[in-house]
Amino acid sequence: MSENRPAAERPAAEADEVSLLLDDQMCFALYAAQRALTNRYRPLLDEFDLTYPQYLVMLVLWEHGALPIKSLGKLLQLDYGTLTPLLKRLQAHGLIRRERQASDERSVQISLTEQGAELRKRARVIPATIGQAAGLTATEAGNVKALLERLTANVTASQ
Amino acid sequence: MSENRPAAERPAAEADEVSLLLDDQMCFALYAAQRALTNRYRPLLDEFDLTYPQYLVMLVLWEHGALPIKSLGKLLQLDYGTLTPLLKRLQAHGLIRRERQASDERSVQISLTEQGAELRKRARVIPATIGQAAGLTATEAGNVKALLERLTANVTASQ
DNA sequence: GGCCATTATATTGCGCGCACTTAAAATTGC
DNA sequence: GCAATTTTAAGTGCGCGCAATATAATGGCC
Repeated sequence: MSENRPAAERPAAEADEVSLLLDDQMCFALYAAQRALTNRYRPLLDEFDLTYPQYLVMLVLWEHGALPIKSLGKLLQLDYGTLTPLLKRLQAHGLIRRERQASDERSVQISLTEQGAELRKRARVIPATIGQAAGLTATEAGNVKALLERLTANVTASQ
Repeated sequence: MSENRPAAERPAAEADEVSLLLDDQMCFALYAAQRALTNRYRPLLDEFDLTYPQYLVMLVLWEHGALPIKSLGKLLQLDYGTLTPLLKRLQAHGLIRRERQASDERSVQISLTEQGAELRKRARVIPATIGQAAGLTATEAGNVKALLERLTANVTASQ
């Protein structure tokens, strides 16, 4: 297959065509990195009985306090199909409360329990541990973050 | 909360502690970008009745030809729990064959059907379309790819 | 040649993530 | 003030991903 040769050797007709090779694809690097990183979080989060998406919800609640599900979804870019059962599990673990708003009976307010708020102190170690494991300089991590955010904005807009 | 102020204003005790703020986390940018990109692939792959992980399997088969499941797993960094049912679905769609190796009855060889091989021609458009939507320069995409691969290697090694 | 560790795959269970549908409350239009 | 529309959430179904377990074939090893 011509794709197994370096670009310089390929026929001109294929020169401007993007490769179908796995190793040429930034998308696969992204896909693999996301799973590898989530796997790295797992042993850390196991100590709190949290999954990575659940940890993200806790981050938002620690930062913003009580929020309706809708707002959680906007911040995390997740829909109700994901959040509704996830939040019920967090509630079952005693970390959050779910309460209908009196002002708008459609809305469900999510707030931290004492126990959920407590967890924050112990969780402070996690970002540093992950930062260590990632092995990127602050500049590199910042660059990746900025480029990924542009990527997300671009592909979301072109839908 | 002190985390809502810029780093310069924070007390010294917190200065070298990594933030728990969602927006400060490269990990969330990675998590969000991966999902956004997969969502961008979806309408393209729907035309081939493929999911993104199934598309990755097809990429590998187009590139390498027939392979045992084990090798597919190594290349894609996926385990049997993911691959076994995924490959059965690809087989049900008539894109691949699954055959026990005579030389080693434990091994299952995965090969492309005529129809699976045919698909490659039509799939050639996909990388270019995604590249357009991503809106990064080739240099930027290359940098992200390289940094993500380092990240993956680092977090995998530190397990 | 039979025992034992290893290897390749399958199965089960669970938690996302997303599409699609349903339902109830709130808002808007007239 | 009531019908039509919009908003917020829940329910269902399906395909990953991964942990844990099971099973069968292989390869030493004595």
